[in-house]
Amino acid sequence: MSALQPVRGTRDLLPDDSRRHRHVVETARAIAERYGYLEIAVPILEPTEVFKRTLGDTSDVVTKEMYTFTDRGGEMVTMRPEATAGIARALITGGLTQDLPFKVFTHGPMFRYERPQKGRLRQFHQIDVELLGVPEPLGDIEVIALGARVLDALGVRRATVLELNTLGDGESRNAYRGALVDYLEGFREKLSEDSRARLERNPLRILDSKNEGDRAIVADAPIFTDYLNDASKGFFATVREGLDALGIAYQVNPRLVRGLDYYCHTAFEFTTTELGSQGAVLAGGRYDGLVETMGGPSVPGIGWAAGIERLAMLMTALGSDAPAPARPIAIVPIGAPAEARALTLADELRAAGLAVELGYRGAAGKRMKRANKLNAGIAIILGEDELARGAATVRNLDSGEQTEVPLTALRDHLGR
RNA sequence: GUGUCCAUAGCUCAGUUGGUUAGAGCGUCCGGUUGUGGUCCGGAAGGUCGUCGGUUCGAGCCCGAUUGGACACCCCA
Repeated sequence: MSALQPVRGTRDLLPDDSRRHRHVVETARAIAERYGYLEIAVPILEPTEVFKRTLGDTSDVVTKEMYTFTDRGGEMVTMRPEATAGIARALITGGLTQDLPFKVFTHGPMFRYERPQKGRLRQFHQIDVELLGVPEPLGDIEVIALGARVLDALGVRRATVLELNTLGDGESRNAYRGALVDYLEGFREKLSEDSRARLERNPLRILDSKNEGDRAIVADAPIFTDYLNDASKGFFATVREGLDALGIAYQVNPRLVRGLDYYCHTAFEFTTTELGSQGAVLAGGRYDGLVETMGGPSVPGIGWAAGIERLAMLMTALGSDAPAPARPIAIVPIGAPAEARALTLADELRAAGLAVELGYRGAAGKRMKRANKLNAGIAIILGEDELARGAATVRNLDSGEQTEVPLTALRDHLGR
């Protein structure tokens, strides 16, 4: 217990946890495929530059949360803290910019060196959807709708609110940033320490500070909407109309900003109050400048990521669970000859697609206990008597009823 | 990185003002039932009290450090 502990902020996914994770992934993948997003996988390890260039030198993720090290060949590599940058890199290295749009679904572990707390781990898992090569707002609508449908399918959408905002295009954003900084500079001494630091690095983040003093100052700050140019306003209006048409409810939250530098236009977040302070369940936005920042051609993109642990927690909080595994059939041989036959019988039934448990040891009573504990629905009792008749006793473990069935008919009998 | 709380059997927890062989329930294993489970009954195994150091005649109980956990800040999925 003391000698070997898991690395801080990491967790074993034992069968019950794995089942829930798999359910989330499979549900998301199935829906994504209906929208034409095919599954891909990209490496967990990427050159550090991939994240540095794209997430921004000032973001917290890059400055203090990455697992970065020099490998044995002297290469600076990083364990991915998020999925988008790696996918953009794959798009460029694979020459896939010739075949747009690029619509993908992926999932897997992400790594961030943070202080663990509820809904936050150092190794956590995400499902992720990206749409590259579509500058039209229809792309934003599709991607958000896809996210909403995944939450619907998992039964958690009712516990979330879709918050929506626009960060405008680069021109709008720069204009607003300038106005905001000018305003906040006047209150520099009254801002919280954290926010004074943000003033230099990422002033937009001050907008959603939780500090009360900051909130009072921010209340009278310039509004983003006033600085949006017509193109940005039109883009946002189209996105909202699309969501309205699909009946996907949202709340415009002008203070919703993104932590990562590459976002523009649409920013959205499905949030919940069920998970303590880590309320973001599925979040994303548009990142038109990302691929170019990485040295590729100008390819617009939009996507989202959702935390699998958070989704699973939310499901649990709402009292729903992933489907239970299939109940196995237990084979209970009695005596050595029967045990030998049971081995081949198990093999035949498994080949026919049935889940079969063949105990490793013990008398009939022991094996029955074991069958019960495994939640078997049926026990096939194979004793010398039955064997002599070329049959087996099939016992329904719920009702206790049992009948003798010829071995040759067993498969069909169980397949009913 | 900051703050608060916490750390005793596989799990959930007791453990009195520091004082002889650290307890319970659940679970596990064995037996009652050598061809039949779920209930029930009997029994057993399993902790030296996260780790290291200190105070003391004596520490699971006090002090320090450290590791880990929980929650919040921060950040974010």
